[in-house]
Amino acid sequence: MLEIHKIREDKDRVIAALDKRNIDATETIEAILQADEDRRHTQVELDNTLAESNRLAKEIGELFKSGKREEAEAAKAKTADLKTKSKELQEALNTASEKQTELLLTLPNTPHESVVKGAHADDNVEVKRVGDFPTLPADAKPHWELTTEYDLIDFELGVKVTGAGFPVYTNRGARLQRALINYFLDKNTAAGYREFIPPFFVNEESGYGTGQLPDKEGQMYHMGEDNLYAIPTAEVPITNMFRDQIVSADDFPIKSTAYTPCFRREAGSYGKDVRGLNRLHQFDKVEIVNITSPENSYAQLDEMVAHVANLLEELELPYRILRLCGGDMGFTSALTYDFEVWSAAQERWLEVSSVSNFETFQANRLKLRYQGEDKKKHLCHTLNGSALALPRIVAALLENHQEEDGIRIPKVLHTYTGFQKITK
RNA sequence: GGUGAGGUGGGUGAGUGGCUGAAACCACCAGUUUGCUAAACUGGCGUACGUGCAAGCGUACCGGGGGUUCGAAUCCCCCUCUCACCGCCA
Repeated sequence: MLEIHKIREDKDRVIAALDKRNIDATETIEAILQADEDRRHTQVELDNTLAESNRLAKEIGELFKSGKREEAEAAKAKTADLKTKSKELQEALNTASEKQTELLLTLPNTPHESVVKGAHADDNVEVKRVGDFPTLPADAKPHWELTTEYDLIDFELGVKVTGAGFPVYTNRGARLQRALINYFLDKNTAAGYREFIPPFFVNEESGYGTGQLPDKEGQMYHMGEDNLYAIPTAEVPITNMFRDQIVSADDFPIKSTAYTPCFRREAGSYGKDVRGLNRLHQFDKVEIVNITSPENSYAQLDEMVAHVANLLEELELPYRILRLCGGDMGFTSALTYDFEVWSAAQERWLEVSSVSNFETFQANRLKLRYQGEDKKKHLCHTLNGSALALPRIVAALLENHQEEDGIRIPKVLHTYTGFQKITK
């Protein structure tokens, strides 16, 4: 949620920033400012009325105590009006502030100045490309054939047990998952991230805290009986651990990492995009979350980007980094770098990580603050990224590293997998 | 699923209608004293919104919502969460 004072201070800047997302926010902003003015105006009136009531109540107490019953009774009569008035004003205040919040919730985050205006993925800016496209053997196959051929994943079995998009990893396929998870966690903790295993279901409040609600309501699995949501990413439980907290600036940057399965309904997806491991309802991901001060958040973002890049290089995968355009960025993000690995057999780029700075957008909802050197409370900046999401990494590993006699496992994984090559 | 107890400031915890935004202690911050450290002493120490150039002032908040009352942390109702015991169970 955007901070109201930023809109008050410079609405034109906000409107111009949101224009990068191809959103004309003029009307909404005006409505917000109107509600804000109503709210403040009403509060002044209400506060004055309540102050008067309080004064009278105190007076009546004194009068009773000193035995002046009649005067007390007379004063009592006066309070009736004030009471009705304050009740009305209270309602008006609630209406105005609810309206303001409701409108604020509809606005996405304002993009960072480096973000270009754009409508869709074509407008994203490629900022870096690393590694060469591999030359594959003549009979190279897409990963969904390799997984069957080498007995790594059984998609049909998953369909039987649950449904499409819920694969069963088998044998060395399962071992490879576990190897990647451990490798990622080890790298992240070595880089200073504290490891957590959070709950895989969250309550409604957490959904709002990180902005999945109300924006992505339909994309999460919801357990109506207990009103809990299956997490779409570890970002949700991890970031929400810090909800309603005033953290110490001395602890910055607060770096957390967690492996969790992620659950996404992916309503509306179809076709070749969802084939094999490209898009799943349940998948594994290791997430990194960073909480820091506004002054340092972009330096932290760069560090996170470098960290993720290093992982991909160690896995010997060609990748590129995109700075997302306004229209392709997530609702809550101010600046997002997407990492895509080249899937050689499919001959397409696959997104494997998304590293974002949310600035104060999440912290505002979360009420996540820190005490600055000025002794005042300020909203923190929150950032997160995948380090990394497994399925597409596996897809690219299998496809890019396929050789005549099997699939080569990158060296960094050998101690984790216990095998160096997946052969038939 | 059943029964019972309980949610007060960063922590412990007092507080059954006005003198309580809230005792006391701990923690924390500043200072005094002191070879250093420690101890002791003095003072400070919640959040949000509003208002003001500012000092400050006003209002709200004792799990959440509603009610009674001139006045509610305190009385009443509903909800919720936590804990304990029983049942069931990995």
